[in-house]
Amino acid sequence: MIMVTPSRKPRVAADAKDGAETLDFGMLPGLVGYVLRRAQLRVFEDFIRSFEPLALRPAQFSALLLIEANPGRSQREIAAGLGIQRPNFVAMMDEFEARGLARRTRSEVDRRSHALMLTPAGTDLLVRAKAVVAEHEARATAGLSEPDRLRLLALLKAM
Amino acid sequence: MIMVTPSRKPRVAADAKDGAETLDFGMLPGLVGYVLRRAQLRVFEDFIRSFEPLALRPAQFSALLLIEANPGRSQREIAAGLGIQRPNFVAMMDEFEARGLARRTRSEVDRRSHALMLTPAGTDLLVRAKAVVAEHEARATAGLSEPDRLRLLALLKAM
DNA sequence: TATTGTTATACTCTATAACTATA
DNA sequence: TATAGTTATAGAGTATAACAATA
Repeated sequence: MIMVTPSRKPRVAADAKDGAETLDFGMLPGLVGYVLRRAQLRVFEDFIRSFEPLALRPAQFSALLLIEANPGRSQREIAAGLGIQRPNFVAMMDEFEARGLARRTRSEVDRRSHALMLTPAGTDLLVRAKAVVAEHEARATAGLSEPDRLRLLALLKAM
Repeated sequence: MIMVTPSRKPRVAADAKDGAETLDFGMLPGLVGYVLRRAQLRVFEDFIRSFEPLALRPAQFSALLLIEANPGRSQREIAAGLGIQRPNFVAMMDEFEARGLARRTRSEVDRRSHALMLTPAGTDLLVRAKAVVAEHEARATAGLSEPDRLRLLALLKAM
C-alpha cells in the first residue's frame, strides 16, 4: 500500500529565470511518472545538444549502435528492438543511406527483407559518438556517485 | 571518470511477441538516458491507459493539480511551472473551460493576465484523479519496495 | 518599451491503414 | 494467406514569430 503523501508544505521555486515566483507542486514531486519525465527531459536536452555536432538524434544513435552490434538483421528486427514502428524506421534508414552511414542489402534467404549493416563511415561516426556519449553520461550523472548511478540504473530496470 | 562499460556479452530478448529474436543491445542498458527513456515510456503508457476514463493526459493532470494548489495564478506562471510554452497552454485552458473544469478571470491588479482556478467540477475530477494516480503509482513501482521507490525519486532529483 | 494572452505555423514523434513484392 | 518494406496520413507535443490589449 503506497501512500503518495501530499506533502503540501514544501514550496519550491518554479523557475528562477522568469520572476521570483514560487509555486506549490503538491503531490507531483512524489510521483515517479512526474519525476521520471522531468529527469528524462533534462537528460535528453543535454544529449541532443551534445550530439548536434554529429547531427544525431537519440533514436538515431541507438539505431546505429544496434545495427553495429547486430549486423545483417532486418529493419523489422532493429525497429522492434528500438521500440519504434516499422514505417517510422524507413525514413531513418533512408537518411542513414543518404549520409553513407548504413546500407540495406536484400537478404539472400528471404528476399522481402533487408540485411542492415554499417558502412566504414558509420563505424567511424560511432567511434566519435561513443566518446560524446561518455561525456554526456558524465554530465547527466554528475550529481551521483558511481554506486548511485548503478543503483539508479538497477532501480529503473526493476520497475 | 565514468567507464560506461560496453558489456557486449549479455544478449537480451528483443520482444517475445514478434519472434524469438535476440538482439545485442551493446552499451545501451548502461546509459541513463536510454534506461530512463524506456522506463518513462513504460510508466506513461500505464498512466495514459489509467486516465482514459477521466479523459486526462499527463500534462492535463499536472496542470489541474498546479491550478488547485495555486489558485489565482496566471497562465504564464502555471505554464512555466509545467515547463510548457505559454502559447501551448492556451488550448489546454480552452479545453478545461469547455469541459467546465477550470475558469479564467481577468486579474484586478493586472488586467492583461488571467487568474486561474478550478471549478467545483474540476475539484471533483481531481479527487477521482488522485485515486487513479495512486493505483497507477502502485502498478508502476510494483517491482520496488517503498524504500527503493523513495531512493529512486531521490536519485532522479539528484541528477 | 515590455508583458499577457493569443493566433498562426512548423517541426518532430508517433500510430495506423493500405499498397507491393515476396513467402 | 501472411510478412517485410514502403507510402501516405493523421495526431500528439513542442517551439517561435507576431499581434492586440495592457502595463
